[in-house]
Amino acid sequence: MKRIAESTVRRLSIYLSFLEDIGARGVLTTSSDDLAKLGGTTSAQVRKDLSFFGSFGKRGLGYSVPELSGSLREILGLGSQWRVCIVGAGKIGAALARYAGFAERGFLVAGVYDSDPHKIGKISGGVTVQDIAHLERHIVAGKYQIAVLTVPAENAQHIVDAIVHAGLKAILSFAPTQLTVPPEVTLRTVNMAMELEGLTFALTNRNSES
Amino acid sequence: MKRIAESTVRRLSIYLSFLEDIGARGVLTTSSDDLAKLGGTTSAQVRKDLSFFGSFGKRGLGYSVPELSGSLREILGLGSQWRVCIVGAGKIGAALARYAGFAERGFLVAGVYDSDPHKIGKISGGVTVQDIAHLERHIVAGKYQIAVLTVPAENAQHIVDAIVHAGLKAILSFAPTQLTVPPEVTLRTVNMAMELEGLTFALTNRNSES
DNA sequence: CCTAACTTGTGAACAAATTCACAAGCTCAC
DNA sequence: GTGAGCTTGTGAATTTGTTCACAAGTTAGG
Repeated sequence: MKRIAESTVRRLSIYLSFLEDIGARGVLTTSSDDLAKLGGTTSAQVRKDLSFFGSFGKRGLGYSVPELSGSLREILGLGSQWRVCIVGAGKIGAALARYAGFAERGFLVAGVYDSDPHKIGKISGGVTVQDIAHLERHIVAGKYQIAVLTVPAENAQHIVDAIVHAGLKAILSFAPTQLTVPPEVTLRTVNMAMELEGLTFALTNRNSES
Repeated sequence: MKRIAESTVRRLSIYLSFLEDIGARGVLTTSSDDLAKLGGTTSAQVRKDLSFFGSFGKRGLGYSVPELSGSLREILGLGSQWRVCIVGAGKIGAALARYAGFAERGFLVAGVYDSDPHKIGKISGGVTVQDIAHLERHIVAGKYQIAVLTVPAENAQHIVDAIVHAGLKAILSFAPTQLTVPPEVTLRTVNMAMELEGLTFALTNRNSES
């Protein structure tokens, strides 16, 4: 199997959320054109994206909504439940810990960690905040598959190193800094400053359209 | 001026944050190679990115950190202060309202809105939550340049339409749904489900490396 | 002033992603 | 069973983005 582009995976997520949406409304069949319109892409793109993983539709008919949903969930690895730890019990960490969207998608927030003695022992999102000193041990014990990082920029790389050293392979970071991980670890970074700068760039340079 | 790729703009943000970092440490000069190592890219990429906007370095010497910082800030539109409204005073909205990173980068959270009567009038991140019914009027009055959306998926498109109708041109959405805007409006979406699915995809398909 | 050691800026080569365009398969109506 | 009307799946063409490679500019030392 050849390497799949990140942009393709993002689109698969979009298709899936659309499918679950219309599936819940009782729609049984859809087409690449329907899927495209939603995602702001083209029907050819949809078909190409799916073709990397197999053949899911019926020519002349389209796709079965439940079948394609199931296939996409499998492709995206949503078949099993994933245990997530949240590292950093600040405002964003707390918001994430009780974010309902996690559970809906099969992600279980099984632990929250912080280094601040004032926060340790308190409850955040239904989970007791634990001392970050225990995190590495818990990861080694197989307690988590995914870490969500909501710590200040200064500590982020240091914590990432510890997490990676303990053997975790997937990290989602909200820390406003560039992090490095070895190639076998997958890191996604959500950087608010960067997103906003994308907007201000567009606002500032909008004049130069074709 | 030709169209600039989104990936280029993202990298410019990364370069800028690195420059401000080392600038604060008193470093006066840097090279495309230094900038590349941090961003996980190549020196050629850095030079190409910058070349879209002009010529900022000295051959044989590299780049002046303060000068390049300034140029990048200007390119990214960070010269002026931007007024931001946060729409949706839930957990994430509240976390964002008091997020220090905004102010540091020249973004002023000048208003928070919600439709829930229980939240209207309360203080969130130092700002009083206002009735969303007033939002459109405030936008028309020029009170904001950027909207940050932290509302449930169900209401998101409806609110976006209102915001766009009122004339706002830049929206950052945290709503877990796909939104559509006319081409003259810039929309960035941060979708946690999508980020996590990117991770589970990688975890599930990691075996197939070259 | 001249050479050695650097580093930028950029056309050209290359790679990756997207779009095109059409054959092939399916369904329905007659 | 045949033709009309759809829609998929996929090589080929095109567009977009990245990397290469090197000429040109800069500094420092003798």
